[in-house]
Amino acid sequence: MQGEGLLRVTGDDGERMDAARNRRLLLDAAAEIVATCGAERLTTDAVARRAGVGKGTVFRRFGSRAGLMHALADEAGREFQQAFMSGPPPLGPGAPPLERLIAFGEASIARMRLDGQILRATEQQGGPDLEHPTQRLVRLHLAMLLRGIGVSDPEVGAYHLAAVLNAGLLLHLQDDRGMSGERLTASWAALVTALAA
Amino acid sequence: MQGEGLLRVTGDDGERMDAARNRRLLLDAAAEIVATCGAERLTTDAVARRAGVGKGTVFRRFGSRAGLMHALADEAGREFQQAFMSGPPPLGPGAPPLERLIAFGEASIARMRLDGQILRATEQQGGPDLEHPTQRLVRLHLAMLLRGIGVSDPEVGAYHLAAVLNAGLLLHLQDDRGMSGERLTASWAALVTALAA
DNA sequence: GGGTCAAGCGGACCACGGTCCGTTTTATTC
DNA sequence: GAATAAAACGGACCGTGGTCCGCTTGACCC
Repeated sequence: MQGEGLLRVTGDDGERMDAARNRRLLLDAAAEIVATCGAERLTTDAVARRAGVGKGTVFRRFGSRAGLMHALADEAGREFQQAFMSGPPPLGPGAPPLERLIAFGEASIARMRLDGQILRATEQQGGPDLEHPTQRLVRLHLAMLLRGIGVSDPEVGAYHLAAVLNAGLLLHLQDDRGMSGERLTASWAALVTALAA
Repeated sequence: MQGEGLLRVTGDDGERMDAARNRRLLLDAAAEIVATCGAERLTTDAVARRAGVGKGTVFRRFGSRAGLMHALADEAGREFQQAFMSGPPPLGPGAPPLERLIAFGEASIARMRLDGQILRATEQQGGPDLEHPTQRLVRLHLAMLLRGIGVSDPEVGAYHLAAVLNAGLLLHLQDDRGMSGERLTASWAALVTALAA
């Protein structure tokens, strides 16, 4: 039925079969390359070649190299996302806002070990996509917690905290400057605690 | 004299005459192009052509496009730098640390109007040069003020504050999200005031 | 002035991100 | 199954950042 005969809907979310297949092929190829050579060495040509598709397909599916990285990061971060939105406290709901903020920073910092490279790759070049859905979700969460501790402008505050937790900075401090995760976590805790007072 | 016959020193800072001349030509050409077309539209070819030198010279002098942008930003920011290091209070020395911190943020935000474009151009691509001399100087200053208000880890705190004041974020909030300078300034003031308490 | 040689120069060249457009696939309709 | 047209495909192509290397300049010494 559908009302109009011109509608072409097929895949789970309106994606044609070949399109969906190629998205998976590309994401898998990209993940392999990142695992093998590191995120910085990933080139769009290489991904396309490895996935066995044309280069144009990469850009059709993901818009840009950064878009591909974002998709990769979103897959890797889904678990984290669920943890802070509906997982157990103190990261998830149930704990007081300040504790959740501290836990959020701690988890973000710890997360860098695993997929910091990918996250950093999503940030650079053309400026971070501050309005990417995932980023917005993070800020929405932070803003809620900030509101919970009585900060006067939670929206801007969320941008501030997100900036403090950006992957480029965190990786730089840990890997290049040799700062321990504990030190960064402590500094973060001091920051948000001060905001709550 | 000089002790050794192999030393070739000429310009003010050990730069050969032609090299110094070309640096100026390139900086002037770059400034013109930024003023005409905007910082994003500046290409290394165009700068070289306009300056009447080869493209290789751009990279010999500045290392990369980002390096050229840094040099440009440093020229533009020299005034600001002197203002917070040795100018009149509350930005310069003489005022209490908290007031200086607030003034620093306010000045940084106001500065975006003028050379935010160039500053943003120095930040993107390959990740910000967090260890560029100018950045280090800013952080050194912030760390001193943070120490002055009793923050426990001023070094990391300075990285945090610098992240909050980065040009990409500030321009995004002002230009893309339509936030007023006053609002950003207020949020900054609340942040550093909280840290001081 | 003439010789010496590190420093500087220039532009051909390369790699990579991103675009374009003619061809192929796929879902749908009859 | 044949027809149809929207959607997707692929790879040649382009612009730009960055490198390389043979040639030139100019500071220093005599």
